[in-house]
Amino acid sequence: MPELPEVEIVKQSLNKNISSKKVKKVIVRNRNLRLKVPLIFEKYLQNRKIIKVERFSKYLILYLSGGGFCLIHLGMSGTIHIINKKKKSLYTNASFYNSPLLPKNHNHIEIIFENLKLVYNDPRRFGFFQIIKNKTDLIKRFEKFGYEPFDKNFNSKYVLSFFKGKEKNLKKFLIDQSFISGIGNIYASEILYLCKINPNKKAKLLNKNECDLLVINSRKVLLRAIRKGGSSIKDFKNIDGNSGSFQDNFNVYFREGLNCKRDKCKGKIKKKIISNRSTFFCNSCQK
DNA sequence: AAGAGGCCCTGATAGC
DNA sequence: TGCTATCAGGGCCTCT
Repeated sequence: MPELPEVEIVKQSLNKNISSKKVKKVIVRNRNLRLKVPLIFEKYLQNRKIIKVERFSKYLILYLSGGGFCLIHLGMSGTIHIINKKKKSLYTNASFYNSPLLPKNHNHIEIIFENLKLVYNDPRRFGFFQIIKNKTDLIKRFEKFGYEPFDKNFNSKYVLSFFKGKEKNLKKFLIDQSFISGIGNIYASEILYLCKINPNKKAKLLNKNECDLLVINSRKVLLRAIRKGGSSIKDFKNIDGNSGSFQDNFNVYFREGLNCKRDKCKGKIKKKIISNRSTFFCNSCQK
């Protein structure tokens, strides 16, 4: 599910809800996530304050009082629900579920605060929680990651040198977190459509102009998605109870067999499995 | 070193 | 209706 824009929306929601709040209690109902939830997890969080919530790539970073961090990755199906105890009414935020209520199953972790609690739900259990004890370890955790799209170091010079001699196709690099951080399967297709570049094109064949396009359009697509509140294939809700709507702006994703949206293009949107993931592109204008 | 492919899981949907 | 097969937005691991 969640790529950079969706995780950004979740981050904003969490900051509104839990920053500066103190953790009263933690309940882990199932430790078997993508990574085993460490045994120290509950005790480590208890009585610490959430100073703020940041995001790097598709990771949420909870800054804890005392200098530690809690990383959260939502995997494919992870959702975070905030439940307000005082009002006794459940409401969700940052959820990809189509119900405003908490799902019945797969509520693996609860972080309980004074008047509300955070519930982590994840049917496929590809998400995970990690404790990072200090800033040095945090930096180390992300040292193998590529720049984020908005980083000024992510520019055509970087892209061109990274692609030198690379035989792999472009699509694969866009979802490769060691090249660029935060792009996933949906936005990779959307970005390449805006660039008018075929996802199957070998990376080494890109010229400087095309590298520029890649940089500009990566930023453009992700920024638009954030502004629209993320994409919801299921009914994504943000903190205000609004659904994200970027899926209505998809140019290629989920549009197999439909006409290309470009004015003078007579092409059709094709779906093809590229590097084991479905990839959507126009068979005419993406060269 | 780089690239291809498999695997971790459950649930929704398509096809028979 | 009820079965089975396929696919899903991520990332890590192994093998060649």
